[in-house]
Amino acid sequence: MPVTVLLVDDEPLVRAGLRAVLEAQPDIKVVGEAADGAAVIPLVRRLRPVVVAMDVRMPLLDGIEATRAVLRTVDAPPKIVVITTFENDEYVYEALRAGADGFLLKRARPAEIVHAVRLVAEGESLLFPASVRQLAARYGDDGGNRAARAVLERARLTEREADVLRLMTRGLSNAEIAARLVVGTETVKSHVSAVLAKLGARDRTQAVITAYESGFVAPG
Amino acid sequence: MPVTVLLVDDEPLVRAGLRAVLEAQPDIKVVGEAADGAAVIPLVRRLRPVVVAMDVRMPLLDGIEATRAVLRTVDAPPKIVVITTFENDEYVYEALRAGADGFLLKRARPAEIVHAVRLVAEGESLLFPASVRQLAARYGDDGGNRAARAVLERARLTEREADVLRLMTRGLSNAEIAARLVVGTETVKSHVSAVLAKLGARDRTQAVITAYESGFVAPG
DNA sequence: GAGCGGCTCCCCCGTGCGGGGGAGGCTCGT
DNA sequence: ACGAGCCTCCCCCGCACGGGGGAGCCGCTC
Repeated sequence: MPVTVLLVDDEPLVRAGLRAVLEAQPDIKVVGEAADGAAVIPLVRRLRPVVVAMDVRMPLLDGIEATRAVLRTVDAPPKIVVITTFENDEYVYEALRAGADGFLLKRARPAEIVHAVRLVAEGESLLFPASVRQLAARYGDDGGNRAARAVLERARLTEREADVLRLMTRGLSNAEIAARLVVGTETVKSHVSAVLAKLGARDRTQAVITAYESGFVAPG
Repeated sequence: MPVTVLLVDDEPLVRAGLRAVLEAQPDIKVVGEAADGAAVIPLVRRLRPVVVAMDVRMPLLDGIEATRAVLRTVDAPPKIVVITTFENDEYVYEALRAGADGFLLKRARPAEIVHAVRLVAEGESLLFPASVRQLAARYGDDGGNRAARAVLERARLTEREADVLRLMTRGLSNAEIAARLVVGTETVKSHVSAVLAKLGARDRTQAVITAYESGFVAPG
């Protein structure tokens, strides 16, 4: 009785790689592929995979939203392993909060990928160790919990804070942002501080980085 | 007489993907894999592949340097296809200048990847069209050449400056960068100033934005 | 060997930034 | 009518940042 897996990634190359790695195992069977999050739900309904291996960054519907959607609309939902290229705490906790069972880096070794799929199939959760280490390093000594809280409060940017962050990502200074929004610089400073706190960023540079890494803004 | 290919990428997953895609062709044979640029030269000497599919970003020796090294030290060198994740990568032109014969995006469809390998094997060059279009759109109307020049002249960052910029894009302060590079903070400040001047950035935040927008670094 | 570019380090100096407080007005929902 | 949340503005304060200089060392080229 094989572990059936649905692959969701917008890059055919990555899908091919996952397929090659997983199909090499006698107890794992790739039963389908999807190129974006929007296609996941009907495929899950039809194929009923045990595990869904899902990329974070995808067109139409990203991995986080797709995870939420699957868990909300499908009964007896599959286990979900979220896969991404870069270690990024925002993704990790967004994904786990959305209900994902595991988190994997694309640079993981094939054996680790296989191991992750088997583990979540058995009902275990899994965090690829490197991610946890990074989180702990970034937020101090008591690791996960505090980091989780910091990140969890992040998603709640107010409209004004989002405006400010958006202008920050365009390289504007506080004074310039103030002029653009027609408010005082002190107001901008308040918003900036709030943004930094919510993003767990130390300064505006880190905030901008998080904005790019989280997809709040996109290059190009 | 099959086209023999050496795969060079630090992610086993991508290697597996390329292998799956290419081995599906009767006339293409993957004869070896390497996980970093440093391992390429001995492998090329031993395996004598017709084509090397090489990632840009790799530990130890990146794809550009590895390309240069292969072309400089191996006689009757293989054709080299450089592969990267993101379009609009300033490395594209570095790669072609280094002597690469083709440029490919990881998100390319399998058929395109196969086509690229066959093409360079026959001595043709290839630029994946989407990249040229994006570059042209950004830098003006007359297409590739001017865009290439713009990119190359835009930021002739020295190696050290590139190191510093890379760490800036990870949110590090000058002191942290200094510690990481094992130099004084004054040195870092010098490099940072040089980077800001070359990028036309007012502060580190703008530099990081430029780094993202130009593809110097890419979000996950 | 003179020159040049890159890496390293040093000085001074102004200021934008971010933390820590607080406070008033506004629109909500209950 | 009341509190909650948001937006707005204010204070003080320390510090990292970035500009403008300069300087010595190395390896390269001419």
